[in-house]
Amino acid sequence: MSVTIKDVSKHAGVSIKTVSRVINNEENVAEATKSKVLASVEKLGFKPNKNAQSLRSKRSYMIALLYDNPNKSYLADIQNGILQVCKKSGYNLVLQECDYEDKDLSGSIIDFVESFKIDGLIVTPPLSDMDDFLNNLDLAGIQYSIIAPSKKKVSSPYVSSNDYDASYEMTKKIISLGHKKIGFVKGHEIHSASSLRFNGFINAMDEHSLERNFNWIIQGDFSFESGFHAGEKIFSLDDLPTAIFASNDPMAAGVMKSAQMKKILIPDELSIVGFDDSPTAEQVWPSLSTVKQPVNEMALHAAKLLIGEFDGLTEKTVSKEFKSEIIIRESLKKLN
Amino acid sequence: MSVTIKDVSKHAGVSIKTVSRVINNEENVAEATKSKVLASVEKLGFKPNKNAQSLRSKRSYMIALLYDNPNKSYLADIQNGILQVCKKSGYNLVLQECDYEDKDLSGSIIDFVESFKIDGLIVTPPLSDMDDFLNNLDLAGIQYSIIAPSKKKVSSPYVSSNDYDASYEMTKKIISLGHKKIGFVKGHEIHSASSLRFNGFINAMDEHSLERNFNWIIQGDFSFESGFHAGEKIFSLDDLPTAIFASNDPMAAGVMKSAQMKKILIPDELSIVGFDDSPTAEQVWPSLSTVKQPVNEMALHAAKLLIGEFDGLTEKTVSKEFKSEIIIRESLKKLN
DNA sequence: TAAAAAATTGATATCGTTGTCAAAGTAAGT
DNA sequence: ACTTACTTTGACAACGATATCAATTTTTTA
Repeated sequence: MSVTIKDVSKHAGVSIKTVSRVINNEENVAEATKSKVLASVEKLGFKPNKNAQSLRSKRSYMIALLYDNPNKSYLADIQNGILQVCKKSGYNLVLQECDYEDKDLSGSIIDFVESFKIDGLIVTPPLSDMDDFLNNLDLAGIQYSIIAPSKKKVSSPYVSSNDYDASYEMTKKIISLGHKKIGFVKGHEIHSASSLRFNGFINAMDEHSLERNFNWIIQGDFSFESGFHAGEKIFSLDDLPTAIFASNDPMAAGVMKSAQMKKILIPDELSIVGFDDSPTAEQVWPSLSTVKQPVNEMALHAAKLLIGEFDGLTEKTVSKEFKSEIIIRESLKKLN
Repeated sequence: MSVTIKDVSKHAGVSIKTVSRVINNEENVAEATKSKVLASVEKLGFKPNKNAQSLRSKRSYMIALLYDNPNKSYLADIQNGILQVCKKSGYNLVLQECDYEDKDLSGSIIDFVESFKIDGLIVTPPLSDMDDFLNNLDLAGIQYSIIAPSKKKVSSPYVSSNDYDASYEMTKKIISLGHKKIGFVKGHEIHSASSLRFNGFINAMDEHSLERNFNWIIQGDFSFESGFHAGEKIFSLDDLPTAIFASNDPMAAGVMKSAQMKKILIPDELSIVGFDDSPTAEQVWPSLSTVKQPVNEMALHAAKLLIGEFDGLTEKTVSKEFKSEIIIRESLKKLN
């Protein structure tokens, strides 16, 4: 049926091992032999059977992405970054949608990795903070790289963003525009980013000796609806903040909507700030000021780290913290 | 190292072939033997090596998703639908990001499929309309199912949505609310959905003998920016439409923004309608009326179709056209 | 120029399954 | 009881690559 290494070896008049050497770019093959073999490969249209390679060499040239219910555009960005590396290095990406509440998650992931000989994993939040889970992977000897863990593990490579710093900086930015009464909408508790972002906010406030008004600090869950409800709660008060910082963009959009429905002018009477720079951020009006994390590059780097671990990339790649960028759009304005 | 079928066969005191029969649920295995083998499998924690299985049986239990630069939330929905089926049927999903302008796209996809023995493909727009590409897949004997092709191919299973009908219905809905002066923003020409949506609009307009004003019909490319510019063009005219129908939500949001910047009140002075029900649609204010396609279910069905083709699902699944739903939100209002 | 070292090559085993086919065991038919 | 048919089982080849290790050729060294 299809062309095998045997056919090539016959055609080129060499042993199959020599063909194998050539297609794997091993050293110690005479130039003449090499080009003879390559000619046959070309001529016959030989494509190595990956399953046979995998069986023998115990690696699949496949890596898997583990995620649990992420924001859609976040997921797309992550995938995109990983795929850029995959394409260059000849790897393929398999998706594994996980449930972080599944008691036997690590078990099923380990089964999956072992039976397919998956070469490595890329782990995204909130999985990246589940120590038991990661420990089990370690025990099974599975390679992985982590995106955005809250604490930096030494054992496995990771990429992170400075959620705390970014939130701190953004808060200082808001304060620098004259705002003193600032509200905050927190994210889902399971995500470590939530507390980091909140702490950044709190510390910047404290540093400027600004009052923490707990009527203006609302627990959300990263959803638009939760932002909307947070807005409704806050705007029912007598004493209103002049700015609200939400832990992600959909929640900021929710706050914005509830403000607009109450005829509160944005940004004249109220500034609103989000986080993540999701597509929504620039599509709402007024457009949202927000914090942009280089998600694409982070994922790209995570993939490099992972593949470098077992594939020895040319340049040694190391764990890295990425800087976020503060994006000022229409929704944040100097206080009159 | 790890447990193989040989270990199980020894432990259970049967031949490896019998173990193979049991793990593949073949018939004609005595109940007693079966449970004996299963006990050993359990005891030893045997997991069949997928690569060996693939090598021998020439299938990988992997399917691939082909896409080119889709909307992020669309991609996430598609993946989600496919993964639901994969989980149930024990398949895995590999991503293949494609470039529809790549002259040798089909060549590299065929190489990929053959070397990994990928069992089948799910093809999304705009790839689903590239006849040459699909033909080449056919020639290579590759199984695939198509999402949203413009013309219905008979040879391969597909799922489609009624883009034309949905657009037609939505236009009639707008007209029924008293609007006579209606603008339209077209989508990227490479996507067959663009012309279908436009035709639906035009036919509904014609049917009600409403004027096609080509100043109000603008070519966009599905991006927010193109919607914004479309709005700017339209709003610079003396004679303004009372409603604008954009071929997707980001463009509708763009139109909305340019209207809001011109202090045009939505929906009082201008109604705006989008398409796709992307997350943005409900997060902008006023929230966008739009057309929701059951993308998730479509993808789910496409996966069922595909896997059913080679894996014989219990119930025969057939190509299907899905109905879209018209969602009325704040941005569309009866004309005073 | 012989011996030693290094580079090049190939025969064959091997990875862990499923496929083939024949043998053995059981049930059914006459 | 004796074919005939069907169920159940196993021995061994095969899938298509890489790994091992020894054989051969070439190059270097003395």
